[in-house]
Amino acid sequence: MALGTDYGGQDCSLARALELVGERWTPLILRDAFVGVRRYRDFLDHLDIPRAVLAARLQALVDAGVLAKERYQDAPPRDEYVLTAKGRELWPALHLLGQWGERHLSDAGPRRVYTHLPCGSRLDGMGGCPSCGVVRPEDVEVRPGPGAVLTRTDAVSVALRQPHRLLEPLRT
Amino acid sequence: MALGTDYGGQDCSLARALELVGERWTPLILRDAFVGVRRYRDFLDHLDIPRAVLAARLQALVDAGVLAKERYQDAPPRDEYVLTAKGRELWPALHLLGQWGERHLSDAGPRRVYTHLPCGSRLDGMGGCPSCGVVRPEDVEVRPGPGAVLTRTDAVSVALRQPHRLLEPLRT
DNA sequence: ACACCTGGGTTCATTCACCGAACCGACGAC
DNA sequence: GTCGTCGGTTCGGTGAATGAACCCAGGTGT
Repeated sequence: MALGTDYGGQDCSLARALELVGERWTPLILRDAFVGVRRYRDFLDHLDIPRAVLAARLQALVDAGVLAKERYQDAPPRDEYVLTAKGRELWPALHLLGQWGERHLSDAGPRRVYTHLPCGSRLDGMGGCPSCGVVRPEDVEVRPGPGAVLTRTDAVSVALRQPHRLLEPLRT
Repeated sequence: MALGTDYGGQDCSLARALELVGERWTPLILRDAFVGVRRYRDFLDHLDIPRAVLAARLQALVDAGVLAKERYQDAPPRDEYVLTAKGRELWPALHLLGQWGERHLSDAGPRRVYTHLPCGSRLDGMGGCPSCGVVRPEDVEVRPGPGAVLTRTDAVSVALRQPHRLLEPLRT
């Protein structure tokens, strides 16, 4: 990443993290991975991202150990991209940024509602679960909220409108 | 973003937030704002960012209500950029991303140590303060940690090595 | 009075990442 | 054999980032 994507002179872990997950499209790829998207074609359909960019980002995330390629069928050979433990730890940061957007940039109410299933609390504040503290993504349920806009009609968007847990593989 | 412009087709608050604070340099500008940087020249010296990009980003953040321009002297007229309430709410998301970087991308220990002053807890986990829950940035102290690299010698970097509270104006 | 410095920008040519359409190869279905 | 699908790679065009130069207002030194 010679020029344009790194922050060479910065002695800062935030800068290091941004070199990995701060590039254009990367946070949305990770958001999709958290809500259950795993396959190249599904990312492509859901994000409207150039194919070359998607391939480059997925490869970079695999190289960094944030995603892992897992074989799910052998004939023909097909892999899917799943979050590693390291990748799953990005959930709080991504979620909080999204919640900031819900509070300040969404005029018609929240687009999605997150519920902490073990206790039933809504996760819409600035920290973790108000009653439990820390939250594991697999314990969180997503469903569309009152501010959701239903313009997209691709199969992935439609399937994601079903309430489901984070990290649960998408079934179309 | 090392980045184009927007994420038009995405019905997602994370995408909306990224259009504002996801562009290249913007998260680092905000990080600097949290640790006390307020002046154009100080951002410039500390970030090694092209002047035109800095001017554009500051203007965009002011337009979005994340920063506000405040007059601090009249002859000659000079303004500084300070975080608004809306901007200060970005602290948890930025901090968590930085902490993820500390855990996974910093081999020599944390570069900076964050302490929640009211209770004395270190803030290095994946959520808020382990004893108090939510954290206000003005209650947080930053100081260099064992992994800090002291290569930068500009006045801003040197001044920031002094332990200080977040949002406290930089004094050089 | 005049030159010079500083803070806060703007202008401009070059470079580089992103874009999107086309192409490619492996495999299965008809 | 032809078609369709999945997971890419290639490639020309475009727009954003870069960095050096320039600009301007308002002190400051002499």
